[in-house]
Amino acid sequence: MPTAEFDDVLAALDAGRRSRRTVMSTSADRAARQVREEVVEGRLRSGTRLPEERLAAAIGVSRNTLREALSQLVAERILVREPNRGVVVATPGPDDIRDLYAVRIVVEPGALEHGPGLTDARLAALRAAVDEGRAALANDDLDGVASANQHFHRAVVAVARSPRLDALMDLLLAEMRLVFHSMGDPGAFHTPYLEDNARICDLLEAGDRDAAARHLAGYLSRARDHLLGAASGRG
Amino acid sequence: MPTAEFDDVLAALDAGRRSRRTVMSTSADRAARQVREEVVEGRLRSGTRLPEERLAAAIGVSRNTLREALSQLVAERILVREPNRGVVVATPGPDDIRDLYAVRIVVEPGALEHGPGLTDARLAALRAAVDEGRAALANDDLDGVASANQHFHRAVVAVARSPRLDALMDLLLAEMRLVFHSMGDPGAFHTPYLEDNARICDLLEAGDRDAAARHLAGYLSRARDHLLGAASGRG
DNA sequence: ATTGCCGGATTGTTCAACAACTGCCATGCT
DNA sequence: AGCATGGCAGTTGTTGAACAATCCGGCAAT
Repeated sequence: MPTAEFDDVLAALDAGRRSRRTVMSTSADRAARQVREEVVEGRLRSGTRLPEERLAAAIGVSRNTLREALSQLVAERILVREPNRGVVVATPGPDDIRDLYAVRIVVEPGALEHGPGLTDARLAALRAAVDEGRAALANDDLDGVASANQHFHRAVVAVARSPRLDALMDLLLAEMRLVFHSMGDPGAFHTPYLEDNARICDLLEAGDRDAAARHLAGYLSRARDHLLGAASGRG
Repeated sequence: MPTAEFDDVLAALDAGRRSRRTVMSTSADRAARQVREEVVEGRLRSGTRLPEERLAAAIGVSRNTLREALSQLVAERILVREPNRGVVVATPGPDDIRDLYAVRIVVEPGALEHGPGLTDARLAALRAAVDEGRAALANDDLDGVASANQHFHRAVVAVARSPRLDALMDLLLAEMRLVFHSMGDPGAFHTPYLEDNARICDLLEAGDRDAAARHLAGYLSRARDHLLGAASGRG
């Protein structure tokens, strides 16, 4: 009896079952993911209404199931529910931008300064995000720059080694993408901050976490004002 | 034509309509609120399963509607969904405690240090929470002490003047209550920290925000270890 | 131009149903 | 006795249809 092999297979199957369960999850989650994707990718623009019946048919789930998905996205502030009128893609205003940056200015520098997970691997991830952004810029790939920027900030928060903060940051970044889309993001918005990211990397590699955190806080409030100016100009 | 007055009335009515809509909200939200209340008040204890049919009947709402409510609470991490087995009241473990405090250690001192809303009114609210806690302690009202402590930390985050951070803190505090209940909270847990809260108030009133933030961070990590010790002892 | 009203469309909510899955018990086999 | 098999009841995941309440647009009437 090759018990060892057999137990391995058993464990593998169990892992497969578990992951399939959490990956596939319920169809409500899948529907939520699909709609979220459409929104953050900008294919569903701010203010567009999402009629339940048609959307449910399009995704291929029941209206009840879709409602569960929509409720979740409303909780994430990606959609807004107007009672008796349905859900629409949120249109973040100046207050939202201020609030988003208020959270980021508390969370991101805090993670850099006090996070217990500033390992070599995570430093490398930060540096990689910077390189990714530079490479994208060299290719005139503005979407790539924006994407790399998100990777950078996600990596910043990862230093806190907190699943809850990671999840929070994902929500914030999704909302940020909505902000950019809702103001017809040229995508060029992020390029000036690439060098700030690089500087933060330098400071961290030099071991000066306080300075890195301060630089990040300052750069975030600069970016907020930059964004607010652009929003009032266009929005 | 008193247009100015009229417009004021108009705006007031509009605000009323908006608030009534969000206050009454849907019955799914009401159901979620009821279940959440039962959980954070400790009447539904960790690990108890919540069969959809009976619960729906008890609340007086359809099973579909209840499912929307439960999904929301699962997203808040107050309940856990076990696929095909239903939802149960979450039982936070040591990892959850560590994570909760990781978030708090980033958010709360950050709010004290950098929050733009440290007005006299908010300082008074902090001081009031301290007084409330002392009064409760004098009355041997341990629940009152715990409640006052929550008020204090909510007031701390309020300094950031960020609706999103306020909402986040509410979630964290709800989870904290679940932690305390799940380890048979004696309620006495909070009393040693009353004086820390008072000290933080003193420092803030003296204008030393940095020191206040540092003290809060230190006290939070002390509380975390205290709690982890108690949890491994009993849990 | 404002008001009042009606019809179409959509949401909020319920009910009933069914397949898939879980846990458990009893059956049967060794 | 001990163990696997299979069936059985109970729950969940999901669907479809229904209905009142509400909202929007237009149309008529004043």
